[in-house]
Amino acid sequence: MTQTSEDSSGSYHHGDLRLAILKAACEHLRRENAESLSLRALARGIGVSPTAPYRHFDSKNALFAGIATWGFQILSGQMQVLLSEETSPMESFMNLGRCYLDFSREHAEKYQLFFDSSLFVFGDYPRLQEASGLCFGHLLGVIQLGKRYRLFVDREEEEIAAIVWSGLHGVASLLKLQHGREMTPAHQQLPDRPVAKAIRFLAEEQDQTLNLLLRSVLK
Amino acid sequence: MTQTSEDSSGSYHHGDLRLAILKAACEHLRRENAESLSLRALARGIGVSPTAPYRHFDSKNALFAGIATWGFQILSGQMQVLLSEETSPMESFMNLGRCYLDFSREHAEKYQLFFDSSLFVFGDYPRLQEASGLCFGHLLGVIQLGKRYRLFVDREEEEIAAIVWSGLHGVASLLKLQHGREMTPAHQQLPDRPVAKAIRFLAEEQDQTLNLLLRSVLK
DNA sequence: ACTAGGTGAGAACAGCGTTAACATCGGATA
DNA sequence: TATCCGATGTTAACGCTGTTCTCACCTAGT
Repeated sequence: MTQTSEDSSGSYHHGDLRLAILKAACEHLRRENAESLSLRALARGIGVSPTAPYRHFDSKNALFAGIATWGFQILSGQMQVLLSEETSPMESFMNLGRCYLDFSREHAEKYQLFFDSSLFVFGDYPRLQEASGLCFGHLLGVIQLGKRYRLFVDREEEEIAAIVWSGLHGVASLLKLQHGREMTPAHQQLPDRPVAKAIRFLAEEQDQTLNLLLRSVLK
Repeated sequence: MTQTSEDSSGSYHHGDLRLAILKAACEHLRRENAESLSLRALARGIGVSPTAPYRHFDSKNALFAGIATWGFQILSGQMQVLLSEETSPMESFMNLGRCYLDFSREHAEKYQLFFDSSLFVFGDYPRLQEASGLCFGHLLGVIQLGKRYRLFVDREEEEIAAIVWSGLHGVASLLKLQHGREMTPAHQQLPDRPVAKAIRFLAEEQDQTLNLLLRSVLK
């Protein structure tokens, strides 16, 4: 870990191949789909041997789990920054909501793995569970704070957090769905018009969406 | 299309290979993940040549899109049955919500494809868009009905439908997440306890969850 | 009876994930 | 400083996969 230099001219060891693989994989996921991601192609792009990635990830599925873990760590960090600011409980909640939705778009390729149980088994990766638990903890913390101010409905904090979390994820999912439609040339089908209108509301009126979401748990 | 018999003893043509592939693929997805699904293995299991599926699906991705389309058609049918019953707008909404969540569990392998943009491009399959538009139309219809009874918040129907739809999907996603955890042997991690509690609430108190969801759009 | 088209079989190709055995480096120890 | 060990990268090899192409078969309509 002496050299962190970018150029790998003639050096046998890469420097930080693990990170390079994670980045390359994310770049691929941002343009293509998970199905077409290939460890060998990744290695080829980075300039290492086809099986070098196996020194850092036990399998292709483990790579996906690694990306998800990385994503949760980034999100957790962004949440922590927001929570360190001195704002009202309500503002803190809104900030966290925006942060979550922003992350789901800016790191769409990582976020999509958070809930994609088809690519890896969540329980097989303790670091992943740890990182996701940290994110949920931040949300729970804000709700516990709000509860002390009697902002929320009379329910246990975990229940409120569950509703909020699922609501946020639902919105994030539909936003991604719209994005997938925008990418395609044929996205002005007639029977689709109401769907498109609905999703556009979620996207363009993000704060109103968050407010509606809050209504479900506010006193 | 003369014979629909199950046995394929000695007959050159299968009878309804397309449906057989869809069923076999769903069975696989229910136990394994999408990554490990193989057209060749599917064909092997059914007892046809490795490339026979290509007469019915242009590619592996097209098969996934076909499963999703099938799912939307089933869900749409179930919704239509419920809507033909004479119930109050509120009951109709709750019925639709339960129907959606039930479908997401009983047809988890199909439902997971509804929002999985990594396996196929939504816009490439008009039948898929048509079927999904029909489902959204049912939800929109119930909300339009409720609006006439002044049940909902003062917003356009599509916006309300969007919030409800995303909320339902969010809950369904977290339920699947729990299911994924139950399947694994190591699911009693310490930092995970609040997460598990939150998700269990969504699963076991489904009607309370739906009620909370409704709060966000009710007048 | 004949033909056209839908359906399945079989061979072939490049690429993939994964494993095993081997090479090379860098940092800790003596 | 010399040495050695573990981490990291390489190469060869295996079986399997998605996909395409050509050919075989079977059914329906004339």
